[in-house]
Amino acid sequence: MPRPAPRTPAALLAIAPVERRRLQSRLLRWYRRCARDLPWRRTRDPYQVWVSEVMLQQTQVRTVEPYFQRFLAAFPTIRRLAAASIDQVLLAWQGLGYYSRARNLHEAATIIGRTRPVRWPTDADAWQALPGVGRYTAAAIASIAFDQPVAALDGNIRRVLARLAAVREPADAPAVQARLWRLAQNLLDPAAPGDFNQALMELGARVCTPRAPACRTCPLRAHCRAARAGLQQAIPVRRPRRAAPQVSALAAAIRHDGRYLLLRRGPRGLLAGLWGLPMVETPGPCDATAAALRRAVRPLTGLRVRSPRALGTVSHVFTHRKLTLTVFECALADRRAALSAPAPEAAWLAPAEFATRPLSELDRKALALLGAEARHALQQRTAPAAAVLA
DNA sequence: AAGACGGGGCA
DNA sequence: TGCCCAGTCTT
Repeated sequence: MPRPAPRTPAALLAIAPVERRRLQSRLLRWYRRCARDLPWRRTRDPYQVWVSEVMLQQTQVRTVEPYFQRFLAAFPTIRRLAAASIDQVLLAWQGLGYYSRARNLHEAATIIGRTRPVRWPTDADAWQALPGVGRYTAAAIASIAFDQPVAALDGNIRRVLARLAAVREPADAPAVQARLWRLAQNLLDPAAPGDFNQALMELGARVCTPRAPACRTCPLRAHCRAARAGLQQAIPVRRPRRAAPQVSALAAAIRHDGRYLLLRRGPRGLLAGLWGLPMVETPGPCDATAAALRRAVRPLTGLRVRSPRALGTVSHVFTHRKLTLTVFECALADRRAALSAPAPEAAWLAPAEFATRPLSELDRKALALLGAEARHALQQRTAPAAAVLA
């Protein structure tokens, strides 16, 4: 039985120096003519580039723009960020998702900000040593802010390169990714690494889009194997992913003297570090009952409650689960009972004070069921500065 | 190698 | 609905 010959990891895309220069030149010319005017492209300040790159992780440009502006207004320098409390940072991040990004950004700010004057990392390896900075972000910052000749590979560039080389295997498989990183480095224009990386991303976002790529207007169409073969719609191939399971939970809005108990979630896991109602997962939607709520509250808070009343349910979709949350309002049974929450922090807040804490979208939906006053307070994006943090 | 980790935009 | 987005970290 003849064994299949071991496949040498041939270059993904053989490209002669002459053709590479043509590609670089066409791409950069297109980029300098057509690039969108984005706030973080008006500067090469490492702080702003860094903040933008972290915000842009798995998050679309349109979503990031207003957050970027507000974040820079609240924390104009790395020192101001380092000096801020985690709640101030999370408040500025609230609604953006992937909150570990905010915690890592804050932690890295305290690391870099320790030196005086601030000594910024310059090469990609030094950047990647910081929390929340992976291979992509390190390369993006080092190339954009410090002209380091290092290629970046993100979702956009992965799609562009997979089409350029007509990669027929799943592009998100680790082995294929490794080859795409090499291809990216091979194509990079070392004379303009920041613009080159951004140009590939811009091309992926504007022309080489996931569906219906605009090959007619693509500056790289002459170099694209997928377009030549008519495969641009079929590439990249993705591995199927598991559907998010449906889960149920219940939340307790425990009222006392017109205030409600909010807890800060623990340092790890879903929505870590954010504030919200005491909440617990239930086996099924039918288990979200008043009796179950009474049983659940004690281990959550150390309190005993009475007269639970269902206020309604809210639905929320996470990446990996679809949640149906039933919210109960209830009263404190023993007003002298001591709060012994396993949560690190707890606070009794009037609805008007809800906006003083960083909340997830899930908790904002849940708290909105408490009434018009709560809904009004939650419309404020952030609390008045004076109200934030005692 | 696979999963956890948010939220919004779009066909 | 399902897929995608300027990914990173943990197991």
